Amino acid sequence: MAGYRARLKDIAEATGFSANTVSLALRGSPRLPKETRERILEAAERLNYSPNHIARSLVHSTTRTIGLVLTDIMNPTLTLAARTIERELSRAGYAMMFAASDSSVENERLAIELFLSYQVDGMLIYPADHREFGHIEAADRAGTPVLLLVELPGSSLDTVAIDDRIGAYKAFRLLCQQGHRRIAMLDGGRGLGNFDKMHGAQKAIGEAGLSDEALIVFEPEGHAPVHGFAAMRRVMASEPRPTALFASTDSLAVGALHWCRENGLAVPRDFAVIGYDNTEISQYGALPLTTVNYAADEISKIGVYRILQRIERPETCGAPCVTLIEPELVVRASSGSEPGPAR
Amino acid sequence: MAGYRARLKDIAEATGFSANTVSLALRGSPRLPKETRERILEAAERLNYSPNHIARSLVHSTTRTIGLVLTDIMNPTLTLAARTIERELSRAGYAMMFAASDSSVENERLAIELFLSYQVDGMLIYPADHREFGHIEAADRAGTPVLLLVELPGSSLDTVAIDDRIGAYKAFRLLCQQGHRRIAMLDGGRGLGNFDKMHGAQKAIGEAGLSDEALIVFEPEGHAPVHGFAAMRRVMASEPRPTALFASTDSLAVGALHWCRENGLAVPRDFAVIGYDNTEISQYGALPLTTVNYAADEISKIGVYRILQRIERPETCGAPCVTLIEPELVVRASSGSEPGPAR
DNA sequence: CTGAAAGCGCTAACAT
DNA sequence: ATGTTAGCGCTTTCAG
Repeated sequence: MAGYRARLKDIAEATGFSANTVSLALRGSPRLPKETRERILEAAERLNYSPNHIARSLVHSTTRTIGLVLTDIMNPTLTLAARTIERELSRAGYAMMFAASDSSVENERLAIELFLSYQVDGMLIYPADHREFGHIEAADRAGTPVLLLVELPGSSLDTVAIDDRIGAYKAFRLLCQQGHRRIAMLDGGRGLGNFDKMHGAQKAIGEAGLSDEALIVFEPEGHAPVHGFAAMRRVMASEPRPTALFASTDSLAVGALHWCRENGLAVPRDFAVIGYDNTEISQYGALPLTTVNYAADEISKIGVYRILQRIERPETCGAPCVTLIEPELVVRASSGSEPGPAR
Repeated sequence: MAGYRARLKDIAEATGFSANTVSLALRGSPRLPKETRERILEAAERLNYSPNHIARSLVHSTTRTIGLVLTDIMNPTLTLAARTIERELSRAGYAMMFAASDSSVENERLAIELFLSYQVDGMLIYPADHREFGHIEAADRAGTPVLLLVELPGSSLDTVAIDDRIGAYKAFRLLCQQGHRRIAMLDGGRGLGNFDKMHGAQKAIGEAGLSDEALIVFEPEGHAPVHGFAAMRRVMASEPRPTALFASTDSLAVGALHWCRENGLAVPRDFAVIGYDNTEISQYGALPLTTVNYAADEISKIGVYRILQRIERPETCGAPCVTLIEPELVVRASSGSEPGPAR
């Protein structure tokens, strides 16, 4: 019993039909008489038959499998994205393979190669780096549809993403309206960093008639709360001292809030904090956090829909296109809620 | 260029060798002269060759793929488990397929069937239900090794899990030592519920010389903070009123803490709260949460090691065995830290 | 050192 | 209504 898997041939021998007939019967072909089909189904059941999808894939050269490459599933928004993507794919009859790049381009490259050799029908990618993406474009060009879940300026790939520029803009606009004149930004820097958020911040600052010095950027050493906590010391040591903070993730913001509490800094009276992502932690921390809603489920759904469209009905798809979802600001206690001048 | 994938045959034609020789060369066979190999590798590179793992799988009847079935990846401990499992598998040269059951046995059954038809070499499963697992055992018996990440009493399957009985025992022991005489337990009940935690609680209560009425169990309607919040109303309405709460997940505990804050209940002075899992939220909430450390990364590593062992060297594996990791209690502010009588 | 042939389990085209 | 044949891309004998 153990270890042996029934094949079509086994059912064929058990019933006296040919493997072909068995195949047709199992797929419910209408041109077989009811009785034949029933005898075959019964034998399949008895032999505990399970179709070999690998063999089928080889014939069809299509696997009904999609690869998902994330930077890090521990990031709560990516967790939600992974959940939604898996759910939508499964609903559509696709399996999902999963790999994490940990924001390393090299790992990303390996993951993509792995998926290609496994013949996935398409890939959804949260890119590891904002500048190096030739290998992603190459995969798409070679015939495996790729959809990005973060905008990559300069790439020619289909994209469904949150408009981070507008998200950061909304956060900074509120802070500026409240009279803040010196605002710190915590962002996981360099090429990995998200220039969109920076640009949104600059736009709001410009509109408020402030100079560039109103914005001061700090680079945390990671994206966990502990890194937000650590960065706050540097933030508060800078001159002139900022009166507000925009953190590029809720986790960083929560760490910053923690620092404020431990150091007797009253939020939002003495210091305002805005996060990004609207993850669960933003509601249940010591102080409800004002944050930008990252609609991970929405981009996931649209993204899955889009890539399946491209796989199953490529003729209906035109040139690659970029869809940006505008995020909403969720105002809670960690920032003032009044747009009027707070100081 | 687009859409065409080079095969061995293409390289063969390009170089004048046979497909067989090409195959040997690409796999670095030593019996080929250096020059032949180099010419073939160069052609492979030029044609942008990527091996077809599906075809190879069909020959080897092994896919180097492992299936992971989780109940819900949004559960932070399962997120960590998924991350660690993926990392360990990838290190060992395996790909991972992922599916979520949402604690539905029917979905679990479908996920397992999916994985079997995709010919995974093994499966790691967080079971959906504590009583219905015949379909899991069947898969294992039919030759696809299965490893459980939660103990299923009565099953005959390899298991690596946290000893929840001891975890709950440690939490209740602390509460009893602090003088609590009426303790509420929040657990996602019925068959899905975890009897181990209940038994651990009962053991501690017995050892403290208390009667069974010292423990009162409530069933939240989900496992998000909002459900913990909602359940607290019922907890505080019960007579006699409990002075402490053990929540079966940190999320529930955080929701309960939130309720305490909104209702002016001082924690831990008037009411003690202990969570379970030691997730990030337990450190960064309003009040640092006493909790039981769920070593998801540890069981994941051991689990991956074990199942690969069974796949690659079955002869070294004996009968199925159950490995239970003893969890530690992490004492923080939400409970008193003194073992002495607090009331 | 290299090639030819068979076959993994399945499906599709073509018989009968 | 059912069977036969060929072939998906690769690896594995077995010959030369």
